[in-house]
Amino acid sequence: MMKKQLIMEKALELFANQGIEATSIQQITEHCGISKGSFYLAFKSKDELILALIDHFMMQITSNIDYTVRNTNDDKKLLFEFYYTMFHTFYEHSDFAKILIKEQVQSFNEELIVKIHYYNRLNEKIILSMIERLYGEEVEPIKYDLIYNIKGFMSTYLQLFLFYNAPLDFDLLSQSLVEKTNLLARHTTIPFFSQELIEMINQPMKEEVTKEQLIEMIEQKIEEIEESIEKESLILLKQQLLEPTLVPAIVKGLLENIRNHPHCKWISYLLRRYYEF
Amino acid sequence: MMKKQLIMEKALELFANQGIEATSIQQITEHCGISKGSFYLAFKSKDELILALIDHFMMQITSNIDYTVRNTNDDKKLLFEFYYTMFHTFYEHSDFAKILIKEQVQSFNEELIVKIHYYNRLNEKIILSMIERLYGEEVEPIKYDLIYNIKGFMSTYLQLFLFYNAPLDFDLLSQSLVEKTNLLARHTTIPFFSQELIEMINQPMKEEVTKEQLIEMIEQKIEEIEESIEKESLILLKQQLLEPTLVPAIVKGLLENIRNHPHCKWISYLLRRYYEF
DNA sequence: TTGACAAATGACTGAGTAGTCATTATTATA
DNA sequence: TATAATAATGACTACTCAGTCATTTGTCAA
Repeated sequence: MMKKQLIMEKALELFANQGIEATSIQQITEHCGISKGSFYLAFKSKDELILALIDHFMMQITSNIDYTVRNTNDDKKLLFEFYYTMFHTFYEHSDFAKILIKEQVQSFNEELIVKIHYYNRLNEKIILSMIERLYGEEVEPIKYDLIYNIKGFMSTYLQLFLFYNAPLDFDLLSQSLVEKTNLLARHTTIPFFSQELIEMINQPMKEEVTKEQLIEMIEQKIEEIEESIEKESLILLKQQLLEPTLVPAIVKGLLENIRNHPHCKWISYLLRRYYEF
Repeated sequence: MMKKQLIMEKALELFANQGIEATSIQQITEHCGISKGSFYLAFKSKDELILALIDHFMMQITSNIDYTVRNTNDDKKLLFEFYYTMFHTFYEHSDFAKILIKEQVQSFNEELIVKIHYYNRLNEKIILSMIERLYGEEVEPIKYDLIYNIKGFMSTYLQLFLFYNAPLDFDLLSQSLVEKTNLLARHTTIPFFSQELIEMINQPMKEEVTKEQLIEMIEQKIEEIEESIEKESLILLKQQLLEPTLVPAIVKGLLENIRNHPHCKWISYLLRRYYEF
């Protein structure tokens, strides 16, 4: 569906510049060169468009960062790669990042809040796994403090380059944050977050996706995209889910094939989690 | 003017719960039990109300924090007192803090952005003076990084207790942040902020207030408040500005008198800066 | 060329908005 | 008590918005 993508693209530009609330459907359709009726053929409502945008970009961003963390073998480089990928990915999707920060705490839509929380939790999980891998048992009492400090660094510096559009040196920034993170991880002795507090904050996580849901999602994607290596890979991965016959190396290779297709990033992320690669 | 205060109070509640954009004048007047016309007798527009709210609370919060920093003599306690006062003050004004965070990056009103930036700059100055006092020359190359890290800690943990309304232990939290801040101040070696970058980000600061402006503001306040120690103190402070006759100790005492009057916090802050106490 | 189906249109509806102003109520003064 | 001055009211205007639907336009097979 070309129309949906066009609308999402053009709407994103307007949302980033004026805010979601301040952008009317009229403006969006004019900016697209289509009629109002056409818009409502593609999306049931303005809310549905917003949710689609959140999903589309958060899937890409989350899976990008997750991929980096899972596939950086050198522990010495891990933190740097994490920060660098994070900043780089958000920079690539600046318009989206802007609306994400702007509307993050805005509460006009319950479903939107739930969705953003969901992705927040996923990102916290990724950060936690990184912390545990890097620092192991020694940071156990302060690991939640660390998560929040890392997220704090992220949002502070993200705001900086999103709203001042200063041409920042991501390499230096990431180096600097690696140093700070290591300092906090190795020398913090006063934890603030208790297990209790964390449980209070985190509502129960949305249930994991099932194999059946994965298959359904893959089928949908197969119909969406044209003939290509990616499509073939998806078909093989679907068969593998229905009846495991391939060795892990092949499965991992297939995942690698679809990893960079913009429509497959999410599937690729879910499958990596499913197979625990 | 009683009416203005009533409207500001009730509007704040609605703004904090629903967001500014989503709250109509109708709702505000109903919540106050007054008519729509009455609202427009007190404020020229919705924007004017918003700006009044920002000023009223930011003046209190900024001057509170500034007072703490200036009047904590024991350097060992300074950072703790800073964090503690900051969290405590924002907690006292939770509703305002919520709308501040929500609308901070929202750009629907140029004047509002300018105002928030102005107070941001003031707070940065306070933090900078604290850093310079505590760590001196040794942190010169990383002092701007420190400012941003401290601000990052503030906003991260502020969001936490504002939006999860968890009953947080401010004492423990402040202790924990003191440790983190000291770690970063004493061991960071890779600065990210260059002088250049800072200059790019900071538009020229609004000019300092003049003596004449101060006198005018004091006169206004004198008319606003009823007979009291505070009023007498204001009258004496005004005379002191017109013709200095009192010794510093007395001036400082007079400032102390008005410090905790909700309407005088800002005057008190400006006078402290003027006399460099 | 025709006819059947699908895609696209934009005038229209109804709800809600900020801000106005002629009228009414209240208070202060003589 | 009578009169002037001030404060408060809410119906009203002019506008914007999300969402609908009868109508038109485009497409493709027979």
